Amino acid sequence: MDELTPRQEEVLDFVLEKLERSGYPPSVREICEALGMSSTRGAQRHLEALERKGFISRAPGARAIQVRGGFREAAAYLPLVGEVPAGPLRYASEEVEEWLPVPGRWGGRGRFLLRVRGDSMVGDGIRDGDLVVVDPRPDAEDGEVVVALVDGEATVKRLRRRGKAVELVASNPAYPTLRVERGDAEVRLAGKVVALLRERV
Amino acid sequence: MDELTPRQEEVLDFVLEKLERSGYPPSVREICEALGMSSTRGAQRHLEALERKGFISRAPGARAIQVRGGFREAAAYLPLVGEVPAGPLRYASEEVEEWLPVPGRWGGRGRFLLRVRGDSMVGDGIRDGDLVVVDPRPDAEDGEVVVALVDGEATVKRLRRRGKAVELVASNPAYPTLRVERGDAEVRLAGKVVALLRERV
DNA sequence: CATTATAGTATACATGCGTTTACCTGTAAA
DNA sequence: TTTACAGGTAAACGCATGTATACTATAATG
Repeated sequence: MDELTPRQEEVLDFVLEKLERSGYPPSVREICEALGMSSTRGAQRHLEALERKGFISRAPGARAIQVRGGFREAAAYLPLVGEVPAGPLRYASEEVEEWLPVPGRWGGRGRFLLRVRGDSMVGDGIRDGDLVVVDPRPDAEDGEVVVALVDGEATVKRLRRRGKAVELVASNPAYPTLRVERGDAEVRLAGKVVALLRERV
Repeated sequence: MDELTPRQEEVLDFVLEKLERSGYPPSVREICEALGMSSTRGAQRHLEALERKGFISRAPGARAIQVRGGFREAAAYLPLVGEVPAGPLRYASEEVEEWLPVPGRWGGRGRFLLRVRGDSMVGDGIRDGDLVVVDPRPDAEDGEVVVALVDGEATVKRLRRRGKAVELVASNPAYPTLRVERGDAEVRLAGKVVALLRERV
C-alpha cells in the first residue's frame, strides 16, 4: 500500500472515527463539513485516492465505504451463559446475558463463555472476573483445563488422570484437589477451556 | 427490551450480517430485497419497531442505522502491531500483521494489540503469548500496568511512583525493577494495558 | 363484536447523496 | 518554462434513498 498524504490521512481518520462513533460511515458531504471544505469534489478526490491506494473500497450507493484495515478476520459471537463456580449453566437462549464478539478462529460449534469467580486458578493465569471460552466435550486429556460439573455445580479446574481415577486440581495450592473414581455419576465434563478474555487488567 | 417477533429478528439479523460483511448498514431497499419484500413500507415498519423496542437507533440520512449494544454488541477491530519485549512498535498501517475483532467496549481511539513474550508478568496473570489491549496515553497512575518504551524497546511492566522517580516493576520476582528519574528522555509510556486475550489456555 | 398489532403491496414525492464537468491555485519535478 | 499532481471552489444532474399516504389481510385481545 502506498503512503498517504497528510490530508488523505485526515479523511481516513474521520471515516474511522465516524464509523466508531456512529456504526456507519459518513457521507461525502459530512466529510466536507468535517474538514472545512465547501465543495464535495475535494472529498471525493480524497476518497478516490484512498481507494486507489487500497485503504478503502467503495460500492455504489450512499455511504458505501468499506475500510480495508489490512486483513480483517470475521468475528464469531459467543454467548455468556453464566459464572463458575456457580451453577447450573443456562443454555436457553432467552436467558443468555450477552453475546460477545471474539476472533473468528475462537468460534466453533457449541462454544460459549463463562465468567470465572474466585482465585482457584491464578497459577494458570486465570483470575477473578476473567471470561473463558469453553469448547463443549464429554472428555479431555491429562493436563487440560476443563469445566466440570460436580453435583450440578460448574467449576474450572485442571484435569489429571491417575490410573482409573481422575483428579480435578486447582492451580492455587490453597484449594483442595477433588479425586473422582471412574464411573462416578456425580461428576461430568462440560468442556475444555480453550481461550480467555480479561476486561480489566 | 421487549421481545422481537420472528420477522423483526430476521431484519435485525440481516442488518448485523450486512454490517459484519460490508462494514456499513443496509439501505431500506436492500432489506426489502433480502427478505423478499416488494414494498419498502414493510421494512420501514420493522425498523420502526426495532427502534421502538430499543434494538437500534436511527438518524436522518441514508443507511443511518445504529445497532445498540447489550444484546449483540458490535465488534471493534484492533490492529496487532507487534510483540513486547521487542521494538520498535509498527504503527504504519501497511505493516500491521492482522486486525482482530474484540468486544465493542474494548475499542477506542488509537487502541492496539501487542503480543507479550516472556514470563515477566505472570504474577499479574499475563503469560507468554497473550495479547494485551493497549490504550495509548502519555502518563499513568501508580499501580497500573503499562507499555513503556525503554531505549526504543517496548516492554510491559507495572508502574510504581516513588516521589519524583517512577519504577517499572515486573510481577515475576526473577526480573529486576527499572528505576527511572523524572525527565529521563530514554523512557516514555506507550500506553496502559486495559484488557487481555489468550488464545491457548 | 370492535380494537390493536403485525405484516404486507402499491404508489408517490422531496431530497440526500454520489457523480460529473469546468476552472483555479500552489508546489515539486523534468 | 513546462508538466504533473495534490487540493480546492462552484454549479449542476440524476438516481438512490428515506418517508408518507392509502389500502388489504391476518391474528390476538378484551
